[in-house]
Amino acid sequence: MMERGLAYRKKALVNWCSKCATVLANEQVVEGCCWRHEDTPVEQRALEQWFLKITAYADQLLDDMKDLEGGWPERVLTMQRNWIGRSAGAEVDFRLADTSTPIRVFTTRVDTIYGATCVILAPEHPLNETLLDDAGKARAKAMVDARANRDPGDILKEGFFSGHYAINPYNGERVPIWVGNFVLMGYGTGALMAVPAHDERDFEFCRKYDIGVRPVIRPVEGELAVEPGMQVSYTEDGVVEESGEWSGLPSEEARRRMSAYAEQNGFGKAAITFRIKDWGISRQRYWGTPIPVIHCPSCGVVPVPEDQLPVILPERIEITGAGRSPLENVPDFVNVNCPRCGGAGKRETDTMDTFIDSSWYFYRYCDPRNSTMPFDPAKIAYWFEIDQYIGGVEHAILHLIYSRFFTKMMRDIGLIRNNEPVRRMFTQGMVIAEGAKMSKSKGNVVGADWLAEKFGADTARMFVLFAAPPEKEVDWRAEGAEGLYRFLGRVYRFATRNVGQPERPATGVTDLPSTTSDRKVLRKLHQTVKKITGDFETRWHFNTCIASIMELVNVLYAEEANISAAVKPEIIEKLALLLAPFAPYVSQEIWDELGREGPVFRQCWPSFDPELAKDEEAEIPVQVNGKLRGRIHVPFGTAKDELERRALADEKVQSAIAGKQVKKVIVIPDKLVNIVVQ
RNA sequence: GCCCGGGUGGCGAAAUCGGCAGACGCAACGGACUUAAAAUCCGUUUUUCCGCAAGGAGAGUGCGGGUUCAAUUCCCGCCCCGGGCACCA
Repeated sequence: MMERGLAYRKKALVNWCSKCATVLANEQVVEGCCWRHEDTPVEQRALEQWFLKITAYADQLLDDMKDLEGGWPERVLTMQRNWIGRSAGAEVDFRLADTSTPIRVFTTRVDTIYGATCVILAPEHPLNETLLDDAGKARAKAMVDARANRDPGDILKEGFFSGHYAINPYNGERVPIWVGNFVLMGYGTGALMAVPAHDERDFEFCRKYDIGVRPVIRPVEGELAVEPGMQVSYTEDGVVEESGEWSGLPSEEARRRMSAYAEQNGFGKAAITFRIKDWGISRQRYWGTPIPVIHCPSCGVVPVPEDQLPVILPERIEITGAGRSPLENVPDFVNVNCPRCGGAGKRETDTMDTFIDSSWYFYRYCDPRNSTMPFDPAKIAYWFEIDQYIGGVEHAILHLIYSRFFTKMMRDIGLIRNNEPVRRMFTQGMVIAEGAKMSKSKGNVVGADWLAEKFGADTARMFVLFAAPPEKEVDWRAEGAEGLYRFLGRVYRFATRNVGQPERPATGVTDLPSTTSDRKVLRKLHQTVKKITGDFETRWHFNTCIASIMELVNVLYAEEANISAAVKPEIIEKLALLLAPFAPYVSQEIWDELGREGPVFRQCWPSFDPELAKDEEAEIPVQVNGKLRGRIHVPFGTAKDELERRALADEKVQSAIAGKQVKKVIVIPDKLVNIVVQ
C-alpha cells in the first residue's frame, strides 16, 4: 500500500482519547466523544500519523453500492452513502484584491455566485498567516481551540473581518474576506463564498454581521426575492437572475456552463468533494499489528521487506499507559538495521488500528496456515464472495466500509479478483441493556450464561431466538425463560413416553392413515416442516419457527391418546429434527431414545409432502359488508358460484342480510366471501 | 434540520402478496391431581355494552383524512420513540 501511495504519513490534527491514551479514526468518534468511552471528549492533537487513503476509493465505494442493493440492508447502504458524502460542485478562485493571490473556494452552487457577498475562511486556513495581524491570528486560534473541546451541541456562528478583500472572478466585484468558526478546514478547500440569499448558514452569518444579502435565484414559478426584507434564504434551484450573461438560465444548466467557463478561463473547474477522510490507523497501543516500516536516518521511511513479514510483536513488555507506544521501551524490537542501506535504523513503534485486521480476516480464514503470503489467490477465487455475512449495524461505517475498501485495494494489487467482499449482508438488531446498547467495546455485556446455568444451554438458546426476529432491537430481559424450559420438558416427556419399540424403522408414512387423530397430527407435522423450511430459506424469523413447533406439540398433546403406534416414531423423529437447530441437546437425547445412530445434527433436514400439508377442507369466513358473520366449510377448490350459494345459505349470514338487498358478492376461492348489502 | 427504522392486549410478539387482528409464549386467574406444596395436565384471558345463561351487539393495530367490497398492510398529513448524519458550503 505504501508503494502505491495508499499508506502515507502526515502531521495532522487527529482525534485523541485520553482514556484509551491513543489516537482514534474519525469513524471511532461518536458525538465528539470516544466510541468506547462515551463520557470522554476527544481532543484534537497535532501528531505525525499513518493514514490509509480510503478517499482514493470513495467513488468506487459509492458507485459499487448499486451491486449490493437488494443483498444489503438499505439502512447500511444509506449510512455508508452519508458517510462518504459525495457532493458535486465547483472550485473557483477568488483573488486577493491587493496581491492577486488566489483563494480557492468549493461550492455546490456556482449558479449563485453573483449573489456572493463575502468570502469566509476557516480559522485554520493557511492564508490567515499572511492575511491577519497578530490580534486576528489570536482570535483565529481561539476559534480553533474552542472547537477542539466543543460541546456536542451547536456552537454559535462567529467571525470577524480580516481587513482584506477578494475579487469575484465572474463579475469582478470586491467582496470582504471574513474568518468564520463554522468553516471547516477539513472539508472542501477550507474556504467558502457566502451567498446569504440562497444558503441558510450564510444567511444567518451575514445577517448577524450586517453583510449584504443579494438574491440572484428566483423560483421557476415566481418572483425574485426583494432585499432588504428577506426573512429566510431561498435554497432551492430556480432561474438565475441579475447575473450578467447567465441570467435566465435554470440553476442546473447554469452550474454546468459556469463551471466550464471557469475551467476555460483558468480560475476554477467542476469538482467533487467527499466528506469521508483518510483513515488514521496509527495507535499508541501494544495490542495491534505493528506498522511494518523502519525509520532510517539516511533512507527515510523504508518498508520492511516482504520476506521479513509479518513483524511479530515482542513479548514481555511493560504496558505503561503513558500515551506512547509501549514498544518504544523494547530496544530489541526498536533497533534494527535499515533494509536498504544496512545502517542503524529504528522500527516504527505505533501499531495499527485493530479494524485493519477485521478488514481482511475472512480472506485469511480461507488459507490460515500460509506462511509465504497473506493467502493463496486461487483459494480466494474459489470461496469468494461471501454469500452471507451477519453482523451488527453498529459496524455500518466502520468494519463494513473498511472491509469493502480493503477488498478493492487487494483487487488492485492483484491478490483477489472480486470487487466486493460480501454479497448478502444481514444486520441483527442490537441488544439493549438498561437503556444502553450492549457491545464488546463497551464491556457492558450481560450474558446468557446464567440462563444456561439455571435452565441449560437449550433453554437459553431457545429463549434468545424466541424473543423477537433477529433484525429487531431487543431489550434484554429474562422474563419468560421458564416458558421455554417448560416447553422442552413437554417435548421430551412426549417423546420418551411414546418411543415404543424402535425395531421398525418408521420412515415414509405417506398415505393418510384412517383415524382422525393420525390425520390431524400428520397434517400438522407436515405443515410445521413446511413453515420452518420456508422461514429458514427466506426470513430467518426463528421466533415464529419455535412458535410453530409449540403449536405442533400442543396438537400432539391433545391427540396423544388416539395416535396410532405406527405413526408415533415418524412424528418423534421429525420433531427431533425440527428442534435440533434450536435445542440440539434435547434433540440428541430424543434421537438416542429413538435408537437412532450418530449425531442428530448430521441428519438431513426433514422433508415435507405438500399434499399432506394441505388442510382437509377450507374454512371460509363469510363477511357481510366487511364484517365477519359466519363461516362455511367446503372442500378446497370449490367453485366461486358454489361458494356464493353456500355462503348465502348459511344461517347466520341469512339473519345478517335479512331484509336487505344484496348488491354484490365478492368471492376469493379458498379464502373469503364478502357480501355487500344495502 | 436531513435520511433510515419502528408504534398492535398487562408484557415479548404474530398476521410472509390488500382478505378472519392478537398465532405462540410470559404474567394473571380458575380447575384437576396432591394430606399439602412444587412439578404436571386442562381451561379463561383485547375491550365496552346487553343477557342468569347459551349467546348477541359494538369499538379496536399512535392520531386525522383518503383509496377499496375489504386496510395492521397502500396513499396524504401529523404526533411519539429508536438509530444514523449534522454548520459538509
